[in-house]
Amino acid sequence: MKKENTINVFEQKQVRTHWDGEQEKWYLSVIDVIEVLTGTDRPRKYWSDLKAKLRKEGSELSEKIGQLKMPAPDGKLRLTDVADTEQVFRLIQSIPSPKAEPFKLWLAELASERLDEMQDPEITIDRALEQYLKLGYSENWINQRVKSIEIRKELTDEWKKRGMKEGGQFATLTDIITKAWSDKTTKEYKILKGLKKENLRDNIYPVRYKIVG
DNA sequence: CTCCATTGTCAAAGGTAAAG
DNA sequence: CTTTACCTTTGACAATGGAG
Repeated sequence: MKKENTINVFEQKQVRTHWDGEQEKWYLSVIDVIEVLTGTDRPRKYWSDLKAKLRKEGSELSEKIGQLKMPAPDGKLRLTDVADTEQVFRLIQSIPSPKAEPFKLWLAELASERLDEMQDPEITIDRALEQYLKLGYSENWINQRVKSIEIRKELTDEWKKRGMKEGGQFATLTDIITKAWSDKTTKEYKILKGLKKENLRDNIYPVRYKIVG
């Protein structure tokens, strides 16, 4: 039974998380997520309303959310509504928030943070390039990407300034692109926007930067 | 959305009694 | 008398749902 409670930080706000070693899943305090996303000082009520709304709309999401003991402000363990990363992703879509996208980044980073290679930015970049190759990007394009490492560093530094852990950011971007960016695959997104594949990143990147910065 | 009352849960503290 | 085990109380908070 490997289980542990940890505190992670998104934009200087605490999000209580719980690592379930058996299921290899992260559970996040829904209350904390909502607080971060909406900025409300009454996340409990917001969550309550949202839950009711989801129920009304026939979503099974609210029922699937369980409760775990999380450390409360008084230092005691209390039952708190929690959701795994997948559920949180869906939850985010129900919350209108300018922070939704950066939060997805953060979440994806969290999900892969357990991997040791996250520590070294160079390795993460290498991995990302591998991913690009797998995705069929031309080597030429990848070479251009390598050249734009300064941009990456700039972005990383920006994140760092805002209290995010170094490393993982670029892998996070890869995660988003390869897995679950806006709930669409890269391909679908490309088709959706009518973009050439080579241009995809260049369209995403400035947006990310704008949101974060 | 805010404010408020209610309900249930929790951890710690206090009490009591049986066992060493 | 001291330790251990169990029970009750207490204060705080999470969650809920109604009212404005």
